Amino acid sequence: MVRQADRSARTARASVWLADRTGKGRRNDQPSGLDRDRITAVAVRLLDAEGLAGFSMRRLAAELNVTAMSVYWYVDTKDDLLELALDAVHGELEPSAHAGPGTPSAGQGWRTDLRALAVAYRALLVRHPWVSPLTGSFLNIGPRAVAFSRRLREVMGETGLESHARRGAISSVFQFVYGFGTIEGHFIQRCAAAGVTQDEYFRDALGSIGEQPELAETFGEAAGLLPADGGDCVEDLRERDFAFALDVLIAGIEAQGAR
Amino acid sequence: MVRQADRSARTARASVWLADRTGKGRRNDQPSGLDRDRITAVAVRLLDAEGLAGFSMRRLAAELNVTAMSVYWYVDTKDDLLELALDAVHGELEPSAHAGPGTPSAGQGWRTDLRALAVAYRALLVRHPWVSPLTGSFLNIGPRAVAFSRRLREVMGETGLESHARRGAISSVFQFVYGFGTIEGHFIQRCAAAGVTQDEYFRDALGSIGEQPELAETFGEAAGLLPADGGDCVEDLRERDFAFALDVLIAGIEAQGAR
DNA sequence: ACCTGAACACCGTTCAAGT
DNA sequence: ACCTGAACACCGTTCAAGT
Repeated sequence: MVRQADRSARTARASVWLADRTGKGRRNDQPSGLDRDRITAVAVRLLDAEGLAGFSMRRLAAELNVTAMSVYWYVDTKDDLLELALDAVHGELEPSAHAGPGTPSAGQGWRTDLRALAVAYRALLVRHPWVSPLTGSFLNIGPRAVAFSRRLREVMGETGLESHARRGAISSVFQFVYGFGTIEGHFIQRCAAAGVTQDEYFRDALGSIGEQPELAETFGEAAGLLPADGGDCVEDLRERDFAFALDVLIAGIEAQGAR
Repeated sequence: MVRQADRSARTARASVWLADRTGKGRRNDQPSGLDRDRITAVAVRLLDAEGLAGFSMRRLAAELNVTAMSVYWYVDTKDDLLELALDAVHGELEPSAHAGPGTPSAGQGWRTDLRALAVAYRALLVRHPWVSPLTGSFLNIGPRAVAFSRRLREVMGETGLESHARRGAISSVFQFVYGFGTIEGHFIQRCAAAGVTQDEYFRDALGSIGEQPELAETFGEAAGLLPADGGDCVEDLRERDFAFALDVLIAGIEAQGAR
């Protein structure tokens, strides 16, 4: 008996993408309506709604109106399914996913393109806060993630930097966006869970620790959120921080000899 | 009866640090030798050894030669304990923690100091890979984390940039280091778990996906690890990427008007 | 080929009870 | 004040069995 998701392909396999290349994406003609794509799509919806900690194979099965173990016909482990979900949302980074008609995705010079990619990746991390921990713990070599990194490499090719410098430049920009989007996405999630606005949450947290003076002094600055000059709301400040940081990065890349 | 870890202080409390400020750090005179500090220290050791996924209150209690529920006298929840562990390892960022005698930690200009802080933070993330997901999901306002961010702010003050620009500069550097250290720490962890060197793991992964040409072409570059010019090992390449990215960031900060 | 039910070895946490 | 044991409501996953 050959299981559709065959776990004997490699021992200690590093990723779903390195195994069972046969017949897993077939048409959905099962009585239950089960399917790798459908399972993945529902998993994404559940992850968005409940978060990574709230996601379980049993909850997922219930959502699919199926027994917990049915899912295991299509995926070997929970981790494999998470990898599938992780790559699936990277499809949102494809140019066609968000650009309107007549919006060229390239050809305006690397600065514009790089900004666009950074903005899109940040949005992905904020839309799906569970993406960040999974990116940190899987290899993330699914087809859609790979397509994104190829586009990124193409854009950076326009700087004229040699390959070594290009790798460093890519790293500086995208590790930054990853870090930024991670913290931002989680903060937003926390506020939503507590049922308050970001400003309320922030003010509340600041107020609570006001008794410890040195904490109050540093806390906001540490998270990059302290409204030092009043007026602005948390979102505005964060927007300015992000824009400024991108300016820093682009100026830095120029200083390394980009044309 | 007032529990030592009193959970009634606030509902939906955002952090351990915003509650039970009374008598929790007392001397260890319990028969079992239990203690918040000792619990935290053993938790850190267990997290280092088994990873975040392998850590459980029951495993921890066993390590402490105590029943699972004893720990709950000292901490409210597993999350609270994780916050304590998270802040504890931030103590390794203190100047005294790693600098030898006669090694001034400041006063050589912000470029040198900023590099030192980035290097130390990266090392922390690599030494304790569980720090990254926790930083992403907690507020991280413990005293040691706060002390670190104050030092960072002080160093950036030397650039002469106004406060808004300073915030963006801090963000660009430390979100980058966070992203970089996260991926690096996890990759190292994976290799160790598989019992192979980083180069072996990398070569194996590349070989496995060689059948899918476009994957093989992009994969390494995406993770920032592909040895494009032979010769170098994975560690060397990563070291160069990190150094280059820091150069980019510092040049970018200078371009924004830092003195 | 696909799906189920019972079972195993775990979790975090509550609660009443011991000393 | 501190610690325990039993219990509750969960997990991921295996395995033998159904159709």
